Amino acid sequence: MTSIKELAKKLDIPYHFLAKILQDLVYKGLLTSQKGPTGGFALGMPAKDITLFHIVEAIDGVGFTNRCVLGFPECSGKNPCAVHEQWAGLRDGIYQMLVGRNIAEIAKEMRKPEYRAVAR
Amino acid sequence: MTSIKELAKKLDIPYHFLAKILQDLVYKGLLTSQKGPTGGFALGMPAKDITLFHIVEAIDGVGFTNRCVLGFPECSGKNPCAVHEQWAGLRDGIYQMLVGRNIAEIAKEMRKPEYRAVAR
DNA sequence: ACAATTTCGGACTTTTTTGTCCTATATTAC
DNA sequence: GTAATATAGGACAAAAAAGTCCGAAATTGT
Repeated sequence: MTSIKELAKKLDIPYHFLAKILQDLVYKGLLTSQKGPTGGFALGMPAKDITLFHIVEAIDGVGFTNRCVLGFPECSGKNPCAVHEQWAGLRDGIYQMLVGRNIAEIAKEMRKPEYRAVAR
Repeated sequence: MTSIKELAKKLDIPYHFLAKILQDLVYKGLLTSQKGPTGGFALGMPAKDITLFHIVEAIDGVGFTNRCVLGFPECSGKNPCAVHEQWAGLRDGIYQMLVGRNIAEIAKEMRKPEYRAVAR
């Protein structure tokens, strides 16, 4: 459980700016929150269950999984655009990449000293 | 050689809106233009030499080819992020997809009746 | 040279996105 | 129950992006 105040200090970003982001992530289900003293935010699920896909879904949306990459509404298997099949493979690769990683793993990797040197 | 007026009518989009887009594409080198009567716009290179990559480059930029997909500035081969290698393969696949198609091919495919029914 | 036509480029407006702040509401400890 | 502390959510402000318009400059045909 972490408060906005605490996190804002650690990340060195504006309090209200962070507040809005966290509230949004609560709304999206990625976090839970509790009001009052000793309150704050926590992960909505165990870290090992939160994948990159969950995060992309919450932040950018996952329209890429079913929309034609060239933007043609009429593109489909029956009526494919010029890169329909090729994109299908790549899109699936991206999907696998996103669902195959969870933030517990990533957090572990990020603790390496190289990252801490540059990252905030 | 096509004028803004002519194209705006065919595409049924606002004249000034189209004008700005075309001017930008001239600036980016994808089109050439000529002023005065009989003037207008034409492709800056033969259609078979303009790839999807050229277009993506002009419209969205191609930062994806060398930026860490997770956004870590410190990510590199020596100090890879959690998906560095996996993304390298996918990114190359996307690159190949973009450079492997030119607009002459695509235009030909788009002439199929299925597309003309829905597309404008 | 002149009139007509076309792109050019900047000014301006509108819309969308991003960021800030304030009050209300919930929760805790005493 | 009260005081203190935390998030919730909407109002507001600022910034960025998208879209519109207009006068200037170039080119063409007569």
